[in-house]
Amino acid sequence: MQTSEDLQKAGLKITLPRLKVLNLFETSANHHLSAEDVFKELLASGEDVSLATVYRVLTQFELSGILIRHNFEGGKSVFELNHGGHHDHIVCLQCGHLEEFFDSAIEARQKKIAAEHGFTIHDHSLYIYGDCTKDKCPNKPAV
Amino acid sequence: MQTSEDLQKAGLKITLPRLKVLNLFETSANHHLSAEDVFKELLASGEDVSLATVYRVLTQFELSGILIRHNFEGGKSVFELNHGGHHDHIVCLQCGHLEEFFDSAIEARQKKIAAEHGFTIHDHSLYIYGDCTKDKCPNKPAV
DNA sequence: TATGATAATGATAACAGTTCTCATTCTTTG
DNA sequence: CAAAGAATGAGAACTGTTATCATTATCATA
Repeated sequence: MQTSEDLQKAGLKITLPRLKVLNLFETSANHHLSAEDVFKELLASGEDVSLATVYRVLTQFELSGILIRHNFEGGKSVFELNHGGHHDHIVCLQCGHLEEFFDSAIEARQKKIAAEHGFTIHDHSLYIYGDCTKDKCPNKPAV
Repeated sequence: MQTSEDLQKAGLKITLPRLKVLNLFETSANHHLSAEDVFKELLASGEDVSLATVYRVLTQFELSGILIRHNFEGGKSVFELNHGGHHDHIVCLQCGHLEEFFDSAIEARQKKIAAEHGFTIHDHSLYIYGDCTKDKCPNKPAV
């Protein structure tokens, strides 16, 4: 967990707020955090960082590839660490429970479709929405 | 195009604003419209409907299945007529050009994945983002 | 290690998209 | 055609996010 190296590689100066945010993503139980989540968790653990800085840092981290931004339904952006391995998400509409998956067949079809339409593929987002089985549905607050 | 029947089936009263919005979606060259698009196009064609009503009507139409709401990147919701046939979207990040596609292989894989994760699939959203080839890239305002 | 150029921060205002409030007006049913 | 209830318009309010700007911190260089 060489957090400060990550920052330097990204051309970002090493500052307390950035380290705090990065550390939060690396240690938090929830891997998917909104700006507000980050802000509140930092407040809760005694750190105090301005909300404006949280937004700035999240955007910078996204641009430098440290984080990935997701636009789930509901308007707000959600971020997660970019571990390099691309994956998509399946979300429970009842409890917000979220699982990740990767399917090479889908990935391949997407490339093919893009080509057929004369597009150079850049990125994609795939979210499956559903209901997870009752026993694994812990009724957590929705994402 | 029995618009008023659509409204009645949805349990909505037949009012001018609703008919105007529905008619706009059925006649507009652009099939994907944001609330602001709808508002502006109505103003431009002399109709005047309140922006609040546009939002209300769009939400009602979504709930009653007349329209489908999309959450593209960029924060704003975009709506299109629900013709029953599900499809996904491929969007040009340069010009906002948008094409629709349907791929049964992808659909099938999604069902399989949902089942593997113990989810009852409800819905999904797949957007492919890329650059369309120059000649078909008309540099329209981004979606 | 002190310095200064430059970048980052905090507080708050501003902004965009959307929803809410409430008094007025329209639909519809009888 | 009247009454009950729903829909509307205008604007306030709200949420998530970005911009502004004065202050403070970082870091390359001396």
